[in-house]
Amino acid sequence: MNRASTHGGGTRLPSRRIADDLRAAIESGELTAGQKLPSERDLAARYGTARNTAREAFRLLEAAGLVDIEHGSGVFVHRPAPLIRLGSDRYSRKYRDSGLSPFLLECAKQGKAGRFEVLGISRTRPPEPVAAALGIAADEESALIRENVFWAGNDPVHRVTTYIPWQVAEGTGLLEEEVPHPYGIHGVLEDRGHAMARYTESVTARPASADEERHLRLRPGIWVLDVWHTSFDQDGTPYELTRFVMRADMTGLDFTMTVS
Amino acid sequence: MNRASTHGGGTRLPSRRIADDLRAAIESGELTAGQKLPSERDLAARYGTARNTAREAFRLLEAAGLVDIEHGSGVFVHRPAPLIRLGSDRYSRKYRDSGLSPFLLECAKQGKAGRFEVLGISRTRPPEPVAAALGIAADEESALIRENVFWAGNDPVHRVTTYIPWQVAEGTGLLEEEVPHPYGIHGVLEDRGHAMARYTESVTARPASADEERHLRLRPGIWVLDVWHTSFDQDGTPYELTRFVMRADMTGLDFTMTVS
DNA sequence: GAGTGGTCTAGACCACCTA
DNA sequence: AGGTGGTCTAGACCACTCC
Repeated sequence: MNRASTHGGGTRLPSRRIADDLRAAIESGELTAGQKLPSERDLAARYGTARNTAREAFRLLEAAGLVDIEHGSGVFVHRPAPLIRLGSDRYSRKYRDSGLSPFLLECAKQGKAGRFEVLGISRTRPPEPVAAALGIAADEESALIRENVFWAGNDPVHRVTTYIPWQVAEGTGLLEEEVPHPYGIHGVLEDRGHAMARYTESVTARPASADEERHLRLRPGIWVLDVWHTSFDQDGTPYELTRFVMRADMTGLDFTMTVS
Repeated sequence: MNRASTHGGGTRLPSRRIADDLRAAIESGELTAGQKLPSERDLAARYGTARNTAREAFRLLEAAGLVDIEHGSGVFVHRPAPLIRLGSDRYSRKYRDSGLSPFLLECAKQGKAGRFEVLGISRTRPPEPVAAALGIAADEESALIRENVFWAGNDPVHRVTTYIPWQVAEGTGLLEEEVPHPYGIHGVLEDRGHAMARYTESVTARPASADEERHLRLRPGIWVLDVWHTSFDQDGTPYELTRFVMRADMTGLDFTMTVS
């Protein structure tokens, strides 16, 4: 751990110098994933600064995703979590025979137990953009809402909210926790006359909300992918909208497109 | 010195309390986008804390994306930037007639001047995953690399790196800054016998690297979308790979998929 | 209990923006 | 010049983890 500055214009701030030295050690491989870094008190003594200055260095590295800070244990070189990868073919019928949803297949690939937690199911008044996308009324209880959390092992990774026009959902049993169909929700909707012919997905990323930090057990500063999925049936009618809020450090999306 | 015990679950930490009060004011609409918040010194006096404690509250809100901190000016309720939206149809031939690329069209929609800055063009040894995806050698200079930054008005928003097998690029003029074709790189590649029939895009999000923070002028803590795009021609051969690193707070992706 | 990070204090001076 | 955030000091005590 050398304090010498290497380039002309280098940073003069002590916190940056500590951070830069550690960053260099990490990027060069001198410190490897999962390895423990010196303590704040160590670094402060070594660089002749106050403890808060060493602490600030760690904060910078954490924001850059280079280290994981663990209260009571220490600071460690960041160990990337394996990504749950969702493919654009995940609604294809070929998955039906496997008996597993694409999410569960991904979990299984990683040796994790996947599960779907049900937060709530009810008839509700849909938010304005949902109503607009589904062509239903925003000022009455025109939708069924199902709220879930998807778990990969011990980590809650996706916060999922599905809206279905009440007119479509009524009488299908979708108000029950147990979906009455071997192929899940989309099986029920298909029996109801809506087969998925096309879907759109709009992807954005943003910091997690306070609510999402709680549900997904995120430390502040972790971002989420916010995916709005809309399904259209054989007639071009939108009949289902699902919002996936997924921790961005544990999720990847894969699309395959045919060019006209 | 006492931040005593836990009552019904409310936060007792002064920094959280300040942050929660401000958060509530923002979420209730009492403070509106762009509006200035009290200064750190103000808040410290008002809550009877040290200035650093008020400062910590601002840090929490900034990490949550609720405020923008501006050195020398103050702290303001976050004003979301309009998103550059990239559609999955952006490689469709229909855009050729407009004379504008989808990126420039998006900029125009927002009244911004879009432009492409060229950082460098050369023959290079491709990184291992790029070589694997394109089926070329990783241990020789088997690829052309073009590095760009896309600007929307005064903001650099995308850091774009394109790799083309040298065997494909050789003699096409793609080593020149000015692409010798009215339809751009893909026009050149098409003349060379590679028409885009299919592409894959793999999307992840992560904190920006130090290099990306510099090129995209990001403050620490902003994440990027990292999109690996691979084009396949009429024979199913991959002939171009482009990596888009885009500031996640200014970029959205839209996909439309047909279900088999 | 020893060691780690988490929060806080009460100052100080610096860097930046606006007027 | 005055106000704002940015960095830093030299302490203190709290909360968590691991031995």
